This record gives sequence, C-alpha cells and structure tokens, in this order.
Amino acid sequence: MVSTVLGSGAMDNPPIVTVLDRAGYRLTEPRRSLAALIAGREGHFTATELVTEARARRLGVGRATVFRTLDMLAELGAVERLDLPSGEHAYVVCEPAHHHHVVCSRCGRSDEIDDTGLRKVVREVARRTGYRVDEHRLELFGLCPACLAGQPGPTRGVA
Amino acid sequence: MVSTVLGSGAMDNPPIVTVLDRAGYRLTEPRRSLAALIAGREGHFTATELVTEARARRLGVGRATVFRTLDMLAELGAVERLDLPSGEHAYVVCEPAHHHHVVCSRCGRSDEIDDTGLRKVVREVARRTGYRVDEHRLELFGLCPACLAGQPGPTRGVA
DNA sequence: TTTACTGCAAACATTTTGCAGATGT
DNA sequence: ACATCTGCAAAATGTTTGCAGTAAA
Repeated sequence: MVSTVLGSGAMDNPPIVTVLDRAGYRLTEPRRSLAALIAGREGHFTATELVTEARARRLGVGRATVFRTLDMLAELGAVERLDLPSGEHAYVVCEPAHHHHVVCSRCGRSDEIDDTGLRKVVREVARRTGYRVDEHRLELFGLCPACLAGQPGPTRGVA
Repeated sequence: MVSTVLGSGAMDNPPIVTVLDRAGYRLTEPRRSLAALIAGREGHFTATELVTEARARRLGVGRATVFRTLDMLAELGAVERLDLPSGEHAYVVCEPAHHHHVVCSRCGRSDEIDDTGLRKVVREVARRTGYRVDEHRLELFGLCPACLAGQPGPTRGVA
C-alpha cells in the first residue's frame, strides 16, 4: 500500500548532470560543481549551505547560480523543495517523477515514500469538498532508525 | 474515511481573543486589532498582508507584533502556517487541535480536512521505513467549487 | 559564432532582535 | 506596582535581478 525506498537519499539516482543534459541545458562548470556538491550531501541541504560550501572550496560558484540551478533541478524533479517545520526551505535529492519524503529531524536524512495510499486520501478529499485538487504535498518528520538507535552522527537542527 | 469541514475557514471557530485569554496572554489592544483583522479575512493571508492592512487602517500595530502574535497563535493552534507552492508562508484560521487544509489557488479559500485516512498512511510509512514519525504535514492545492464554477471573486495569486 | 550562462553587487523581501517606554492586570 | 507587551529601527536572513563579461555548443 505504501512502498518505500530506503537508503540515504542521493545514493542511486540518475546523476544530476545527466538530468540537466537531457533537459537541454548546458553542462557548465558551475553546474558540474553544484551537481557534485549535491551528490555529496546526505539528507537535506539548503541553498545557503551550498553557497557556503562552494565558497569554502573556492569553486567560484555564485549565490545567484546556486538559486538558479536549484530552481531548475526542482523544476526537473531531480530535487525536491521541502518546507521544514522550522520554516526553512531545504532540498533533497529524489527520483525525478514524484514525491514525498520522511525527513529525520536530527540528522536530516530523508527517504522517499510513494503515494499509493495517499492518492486515495486525496481523491476522497476532492470528492467531499468539491475542490479540484491539482497539487498536493506531504511531508513527514521524525527520527530515522539510526538516530532512534542513538547513533551519534551529524545533527542537522531541523527544529 | 476523510471527513471535511466546509465553509469559509474563519466562520465558526472560537474567537481568537478567547484563545489568547485562555492561554494566559494579556488581551492588549494590538492583539485585539489583529484578532479582528484575522477574523475578517477569508482564505489565507500572509504576515505582510496583516502589517499592510493594520497600517492602512492606522491601527498602530507594528510589524514585530504581527509576527509575534502569529507565532503565538500558530503555537496555540488557532492558526496554521501554510507553505504555498510558491514558497510563500501564509496562514489560515483553523480549529485548534489538528489539521490539514485544501487551499484554493485562485481565491485563497481554505477548508479543513481531517486526517482519518492519512493516519493510516503515516502509520504504514513508519512501519516500512523504521522512522518514528513525530509530525506530518499535508497540504492540498487546487480550485474550490466556486472558482471551478467560474465565479469571479478576489484572485489571491497563489502561484 | 551565437546565445545560454555566469558572477557580482545591488535590490528586495521576509523575519528577528534590542530596547526604552507604554499598558494590562 | 510590575511584568508583559509594544513600536521602532536596525540587523539578520533569504531570494531575485540587471548587466557586462565568459564560455558552452
């Protein structure tokens, strides 16, 4: 009913560079750099984090490019924009096509969930309210198995 | 399975002033003003909109107070913070207790939906992923019946 | 060669904070 | 009386834009 993709997000997805290429965008140096940075991330990340890291590594990637690229990737579905409970905007890598995520409030890890069960809920809401539902967003927050087990690891303050 | 509360949001909820009072907050003039502004709203509204309207009506309510009050109300559950698809933060009045909303992308109207069906989905995700899910958020966007019917009415640009 | 793309810096928008003074209880 | 609450103005954040130059195709 609800199937899940386990594993740390970015692991087995089509390389971001490929997604860009296939969409007809130029494979520029800044974009390659960003793709690498993003691929290297576990869990969620913010635009600002990328800006900071790019600057730290002297990759010569400007703020504007980060925002522009993230926009593109979100558009293409290679990345999804999350609204953390804290109000921050974060992104996670994901299979282009869909979806929704469970996000760990402690380490930031995220896993995709498919919306098989959700679809029914959405359909039902539409029926009951008379709305035509065009878009829906589901975000789950909690603790991932590792953090539940008390594993140390990086704490990414997700409120 | 999924029950719905129809009607334009703010209609039949405990007065905001009461919520504040019961929570032990002082019933100050600025808070009363804001409560009135919010009660007068249909559909969603942003902090900035309130600031602007308060200023237009010369209510002498400052920016900071608007943000502080909205925070309080969100905390108390009298209001819920929405993340519109555009990335904007908006608020809707709601029954303190729970909730998710369907939001009309055209007029901003919103209706509550209960999560009877959703609960099952959440539980299933938890089971499959091993996460302990502490918090979840569901937001649906589309067109309300009135807007579907081509009714004119105020268009609140929700992306 | 062409035109998409870039960094930069400035513009904008949103939210938070410090603080002296006002105000509810 | 006195702690809570306020507006203000400044600061911290977050995001977008205009533009002249750069580089991918």
